[in-house]
Amino acid sequence: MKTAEHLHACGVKPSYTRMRIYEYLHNHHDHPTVEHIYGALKDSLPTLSKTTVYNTLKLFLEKHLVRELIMQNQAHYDIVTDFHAHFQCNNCHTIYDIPMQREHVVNGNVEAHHIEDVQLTYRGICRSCQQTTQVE
Amino acid sequence: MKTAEHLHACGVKPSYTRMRIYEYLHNHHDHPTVEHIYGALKDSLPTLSKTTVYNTLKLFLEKHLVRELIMQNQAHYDIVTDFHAHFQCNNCHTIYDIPMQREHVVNGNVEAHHIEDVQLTYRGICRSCQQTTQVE
DNA sequence: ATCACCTCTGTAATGATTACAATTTTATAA
DNA sequence: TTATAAAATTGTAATCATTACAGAGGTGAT
Repeated sequence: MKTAEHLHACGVKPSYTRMRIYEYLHNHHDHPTVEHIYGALKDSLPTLSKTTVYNTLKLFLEKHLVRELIMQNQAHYDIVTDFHAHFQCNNCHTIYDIPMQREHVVNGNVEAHHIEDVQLTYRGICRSCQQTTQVE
Repeated sequence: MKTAEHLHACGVKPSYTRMRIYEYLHNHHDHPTVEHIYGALKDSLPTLSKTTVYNTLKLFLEKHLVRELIMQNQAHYDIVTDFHAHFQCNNCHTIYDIPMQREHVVNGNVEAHHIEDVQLTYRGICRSCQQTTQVE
């Protein structure tokens, strides 16, 4: 589906800026931060303001177009796809997607409450860093 | 076990300040923040500095005496007990402990990496707020 | 007593995020 | 088209949790 149509279908007016931000997220699944997105787009959108990136992501979040993932005091964003967990390496800070079914982590113990979001994150040393780096 | 002995056993020299902070955590399992701990102790420890609370919690964290739980850009602390998940209400911001076995959320998909910490958090509207509050 | 080391303190800096008011753009109506 | 209202975008300033840092205070060993 075209970006404009998809935004429209989710209740977001598809301005040029919003489409560019959405498309950046669509093409980059490495959990970018506001800084990443702003840095990547500011050359081709010279008037872009960081506040606009914040505002747009907040809007996308409300409309459930993106998912927010807060790791070490910084928000990372990902377009909404299947539920999955995340592993972040304490050494290289890469965030890996980890397959996980939502049903698997939502059980009777929590269903007394109304769940709007589930976040499962692991931290540690990733496979790659274990093999190539000495971490003391 | 006495606080002093326990800190010592974990490699932390049991100064008076450290014991008081540890005991506060031991007696308050409502996931306090630095602000909470500082606010609660400053009357009986008039020279206490907020930096000391930060430093002490960082030390406790390294020695695995406490667990850090970052929710909406603020760190919350809990003395280490059994593994469990957390639910935070978007309305009243209370954090509930949710029973959950660690083995249940650590499976083959993530074990390629070396895991140091696992965090499973739910957000939504808690049972109490659903019954007593209209949330639009 | 001296010295080194650890603990604690207070202020200043950092850095992500939000508030806000102004400006620009877009949509709507006359 | 022009006027006007509404929405989107912008830049600056404020906020707030956390960290850096340098100095003060305490403790223990020799």
